[in-house]
Amino acid sequence: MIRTRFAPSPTGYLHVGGARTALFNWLFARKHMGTFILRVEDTDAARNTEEARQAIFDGMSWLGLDWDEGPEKGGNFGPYYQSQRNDIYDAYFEKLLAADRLYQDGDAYRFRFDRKPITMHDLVCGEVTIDYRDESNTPDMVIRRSDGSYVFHFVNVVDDLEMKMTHVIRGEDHLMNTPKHLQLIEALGEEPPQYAHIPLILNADGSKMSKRDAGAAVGDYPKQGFLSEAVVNFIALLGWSSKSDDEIFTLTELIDRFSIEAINRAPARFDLEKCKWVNQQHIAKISTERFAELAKTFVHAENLPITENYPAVIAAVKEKVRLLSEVPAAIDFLITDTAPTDEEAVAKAKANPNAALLSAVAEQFSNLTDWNADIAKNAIGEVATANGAKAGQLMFPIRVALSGRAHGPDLGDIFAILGKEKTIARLRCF
RNA sequence: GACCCGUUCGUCUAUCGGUUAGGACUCCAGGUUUUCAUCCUGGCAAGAAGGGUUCGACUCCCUUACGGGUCGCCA
Repeated sequence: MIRTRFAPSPTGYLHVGGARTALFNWLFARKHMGTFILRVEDTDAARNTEEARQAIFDGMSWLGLDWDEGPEKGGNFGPYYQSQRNDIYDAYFEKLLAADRLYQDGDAYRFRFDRKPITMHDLVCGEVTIDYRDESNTPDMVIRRSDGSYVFHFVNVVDDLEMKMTHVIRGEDHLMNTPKHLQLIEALGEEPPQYAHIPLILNADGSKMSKRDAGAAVGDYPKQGFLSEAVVNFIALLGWSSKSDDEIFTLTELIDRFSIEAINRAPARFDLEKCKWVNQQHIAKISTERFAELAKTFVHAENLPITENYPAVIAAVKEKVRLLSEVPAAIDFLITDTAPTDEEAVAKAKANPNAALLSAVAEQFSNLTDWNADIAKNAIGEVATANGAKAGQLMFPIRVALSGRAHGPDLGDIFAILGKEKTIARLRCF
């Protein structure tokens, strides 16, 4: 039975690196019908905050990464907050003490390493050996501080043992910690889990991605108009490949295709442009109803009303946007008469020789008894032929007259949504 | 500095000794759409460098360069 975990410390928001670590652990557990555990490593009382804890939970939940054991869920190996597990740590501390592997350094306790080469068999990096005979490079580590609290290495190892972890998938920044953990486990007479160290995520320029860098905070993605499945899809592609030409996957498809063997060894750079493209692909896949619902937040944020024809309006732009946040600017001219216009497009349209025919088009429209996209388009064709022009040439000025933009929904959709009266009014106004 | 890991188009990647080194994002050029977007077609673009091993190396080994990580009583 596979058991994996995500063990964040609540000292900041959930960042993409952590999210991907969580994702890989989650995918691996789900793939093998295993158990995914969330453990909160809150041993640093000074830096922990409730906001950070909540941000991590929110991020996990937004991404769709549910846990089988952990806070709010329970389980047979709790508590799942390290701050509540001190009795367990004390017991393990006594074991090390009894095994004569600890010695005092002031009021703190250090763990005496076995001075020999330690070889780990990493699922991603392969065989890696660190020579612990070189004491200058591997000084004995403190596992209990002078204030009596335990350090990360110790509690992390104890919990992985106690919680019966079978696989530990974590960032490569932990690779050098692993032999330390292996030594601890050996001293406790236990069997280690299997380790997989995944490469870190870098900024677009190759520098280390840290807090404050663009795209670092998972919590920013929903605000920017990303779909959670797109973000999950994109970060999965950072350092992992399906080994096929397919790139767009739902969470379920990712579970199906995931494997640790397919994880890369080299760090990946974060390309926001491609992330937006992935988002667009996912927007195209979801239902218009869900798109409409998700876009509402952004429409409200721009103080635009949700009109009666909102479903039709939203359907007209679903495949025109890459981000949900682009929706308001894409639909404003359809639901208000005071939408901002693109001066450059207006100037270009007015300079268009066919702009003079717009009043004739308006005239033609006003004579129509029925009104729909096809009828309006036919009317444009009639005006065009009567004036020796092509219908296609009239489309651009009409588009700008109606929307104030060079780009937008299908003209037929615009006619239908605006209705006959508004269409004519805007043409004449132009 | 020491110790680890890594290095294929600008970016994400495929390739597990024999390929015209493939796909995707971006960009460019066409086409479809009587318009916009989508979409389709085509194009630009890569094995860090130098040594080996081999009939043959992007693939294996070594060296160098570069990048990243780690060297806490942080996690």
